[in-house]
Amino acid sequence: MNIIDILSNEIKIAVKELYNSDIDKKQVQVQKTRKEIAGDYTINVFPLLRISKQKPEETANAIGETLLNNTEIIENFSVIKGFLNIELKQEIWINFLKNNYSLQEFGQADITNKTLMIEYSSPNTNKPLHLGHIRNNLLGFSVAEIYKKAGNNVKKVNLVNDRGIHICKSMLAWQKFGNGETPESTGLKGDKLVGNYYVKFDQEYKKEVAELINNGIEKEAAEKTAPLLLEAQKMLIKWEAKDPEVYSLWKKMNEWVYKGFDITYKNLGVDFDKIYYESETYLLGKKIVQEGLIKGILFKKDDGSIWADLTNDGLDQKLLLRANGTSVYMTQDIGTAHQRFSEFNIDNHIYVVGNEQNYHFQVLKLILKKLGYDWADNIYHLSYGMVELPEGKMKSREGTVVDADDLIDEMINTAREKSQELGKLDEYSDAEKEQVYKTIALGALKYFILKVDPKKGMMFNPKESIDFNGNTGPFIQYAYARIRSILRKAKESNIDFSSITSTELNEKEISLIKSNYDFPETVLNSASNNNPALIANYVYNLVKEFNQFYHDFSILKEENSEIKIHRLAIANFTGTTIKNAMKLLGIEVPERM
RNA sequence: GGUUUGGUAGCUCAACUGGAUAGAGCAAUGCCCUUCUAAGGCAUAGGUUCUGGGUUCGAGUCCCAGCCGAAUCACCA
Repeated sequence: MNIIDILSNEIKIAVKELYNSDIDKKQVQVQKTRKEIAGDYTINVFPLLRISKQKPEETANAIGETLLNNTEIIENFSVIKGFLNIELKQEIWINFLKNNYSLQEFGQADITNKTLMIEYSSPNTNKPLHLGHIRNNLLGFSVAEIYKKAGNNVKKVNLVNDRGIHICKSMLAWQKFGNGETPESTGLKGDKLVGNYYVKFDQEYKKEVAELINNGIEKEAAEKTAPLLLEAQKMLIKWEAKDPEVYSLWKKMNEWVYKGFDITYKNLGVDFDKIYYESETYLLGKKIVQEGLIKGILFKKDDGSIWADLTNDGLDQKLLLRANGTSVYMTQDIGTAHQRFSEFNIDNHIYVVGNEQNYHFQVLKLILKKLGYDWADNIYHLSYGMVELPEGKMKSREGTVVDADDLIDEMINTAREKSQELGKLDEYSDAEKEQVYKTIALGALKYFILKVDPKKGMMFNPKESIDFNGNTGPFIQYAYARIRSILRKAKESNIDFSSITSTELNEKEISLIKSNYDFPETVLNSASNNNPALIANYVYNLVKEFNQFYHDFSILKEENSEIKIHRLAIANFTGTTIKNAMKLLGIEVPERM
């Protein structure tokens, strides 16, 4: 039981004792005391005034006195307006330090026996990954880590969009203009090569359209009848019929893309337990739709197409099967959701998908519910805001897309330059140095993305490179490296801090211990809010706290060995917490930097 | 036009889900390396939380109206 729970209980008892009234949890507001004010926890007594029928100050004082008499953990209290500030006995914090400072897994919650599936990434095979995908991947991976830390069993899945007209476009362009180019022959990453042909298609297609318009054809008609487009559509039909030639080309080009993606995924440090391909799932869901029709939940239009009527729920009608019997995106999602819930016995399913698809997921949930699936309530759309550039949205056609690989390379270059300038890694081999540069570069990038509340849109300015100072990944990594340096030196001088006694701690030491204490709760909070930014903010505050402590007090040069040992324990504890918190963001921490 | 969503310092973001004097970083101006790593610390300056109403002990947070931006409303995925 944590301290807030203990205090809440004690307050309930005190109120019962004082005013002979039972109160529920909502009326007990225990929060951490603001920094400028003395105390550890603050009780807001305003909600209790109706019961006490006294002034705020009187109520607060009465409760304070009662708590002080009833419990062993409180040292003192003070009252400011309607706020009762409670100061705990120091031994509470020292005991907490003793019991936890050498725990490697600090922050790990008890096992919940819940399994949840997280779908993220979900790329198209016709375009290389860009900054928007980076946000998706980092969020998905981080949320998965956070849920694990919160005690859940987590399955990470990726649904690759590997079929459709857009894929045929790149295939066709490669066939026509590619001259047999391969990733090997060009030295290009496979996803880049294929992406180039997708762009090539668009260029050639536009030329054709322009020519048709020149020849006096209406714009709309020209766009629909350009030979390249017709050819691509033919190709899709051939693909669906598993035409050997088209199919093997499709396989070959997809392989190139996957090899390219794998490199990017590896650099980003994300992975999956299972990868689904739309080419294998796009027919799912048809049966369910047919059943829904029979049950009268769905309806058929005159042309034979099948629809869900959601107008009573304030939404539109939604097509689920075309007149020719082929399925749409929604059909597939109904099918895959059903497949996953029955196949894996999962309790919850999180979809990490951009907020442009809010409507889609709203409809999906509603249709599943109408079809009678109870688990529809356990679907959660983790909707995140778009990454915008100063000029607005990224547009591939205008060449404003920030490529994932390029961005990572750039970050590594910056980290290398900066690091070489500082020259603190001289003891390392070149390979070790490169490893540190990469750790720092990705730390900066990941932290930059994850510190922002997922549901909000965010701004990225490519002209101003991502910072390495201030509220950044490297700032936190740096604090960790300093802690490691101290601990190495302590080891060299054979200072043993494996057992600590009790001693008087100063304010900064206490407040550092308190900051560490908040970590497990932050993990749970972050999980229930699906928000890695809470972890990022937490670890930033922890590090700021530590840096002040580091600046104000010497650890190894402290003469009183009792105090020195405590400070080492606190440093060790803080280092572990930093490491564990950063791991939840998918960020590594270096021994030196 | 309907729906959803956002608007906080010059810029990028916080604010423990309705609590005390709205906080950080960047940028600006100073100060601190013979002291455990200066990718650090300290200080100054920067605000009518888009506007106007309302709800209550108390509103950046909830409700209503308006202004501005974004997304979406496809037999695309």
